[in-house]
Amino acid sequence: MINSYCYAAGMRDPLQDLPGYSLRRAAAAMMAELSARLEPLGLRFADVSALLLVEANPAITASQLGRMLDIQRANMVPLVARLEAADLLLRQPIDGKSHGLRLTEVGRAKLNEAQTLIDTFETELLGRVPAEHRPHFKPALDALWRT
Amino acid sequence: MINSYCYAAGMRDPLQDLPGYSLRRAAAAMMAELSARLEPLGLRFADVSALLLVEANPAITASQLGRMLDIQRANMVPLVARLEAADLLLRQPIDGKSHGLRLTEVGRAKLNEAQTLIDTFETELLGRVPAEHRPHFKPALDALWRT
DNA sequence: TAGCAATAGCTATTGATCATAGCAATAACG
DNA sequence: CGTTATTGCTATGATCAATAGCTATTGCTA
Repeated sequence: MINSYCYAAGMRDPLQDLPGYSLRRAAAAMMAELSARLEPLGLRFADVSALLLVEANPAITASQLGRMLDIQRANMVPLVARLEAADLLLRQPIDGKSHGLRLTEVGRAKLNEAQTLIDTFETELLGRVPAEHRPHFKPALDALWRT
Repeated sequence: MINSYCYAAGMRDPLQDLPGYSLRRAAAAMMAELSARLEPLGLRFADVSALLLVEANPAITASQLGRMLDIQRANMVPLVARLEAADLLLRQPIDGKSHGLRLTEVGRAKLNEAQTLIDTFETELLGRVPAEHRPHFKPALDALWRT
């Protein structure tokens, strides 16, 4: 997973003591692996997050989606456009300025594929955490960003 | 820290159950706050990591640094150049193709500032983790990326 | 020791991600 | 009714990371 060359070469690593650095590297490693697994499906991480939320909240708007995912409205535009272009979701006008998002049949099928992939991924991820730490993993992380 | 608008509005959030998503969001929140705190010093996260490693390993080369930080050689060039331009470190030729990095006096002083800042930051970060989860935080993370 | 592979440092380029500012149309509210 | 907020969007720039390729030098080894 990581290049241990330098650690074996007698290098001193003051970063080892910083929980923040561990957090960053762990997240980066996780994202790299998940991205690699999602690539054959033609999906990115943000895509799957969006599809999951749309499935769970039919007729959600892009703005609401952006707030839940912490993505700026401006950056939601290309995301939704890409998913719409891939025929994974469609936009229905709600009123003069809002559009409700729904999964297409293709989107539902693709999301199913992604979901089984994610399930195994999350299981393996947790499996890598030593058993004594495992129950504390998500609660500790959630305390750092959930209100 | 996070926009709880949607959660209060009766939205369903299937992402809540995914440890990987918690990991990503926690890391992003941490990075955002640390970056904001480092900005007055004119330093970025990668800068401080590099300076810390150079201080701990005088005459380390850019390549070795890159391996420890998991940064490509090509991307080390602008990093080291920026730190050198800011007079925070200097490069001494080791042989015909390698350069050893050392902190300048300015760099040492700047790193001292950064270090106290980081210390308080890391303390506060851990402090936000509930006490019963705290001892498990870093060990769990390290299991995900350290060899 | 001559030759070949590996390494260091670098350039150039690309793509992904994210933040900002601003705009037009619409909705919501006092 | 009129002000304010919201939605969706364009355009733009910064940061970060990945790739390919280049030159010079070092180190290994046959």
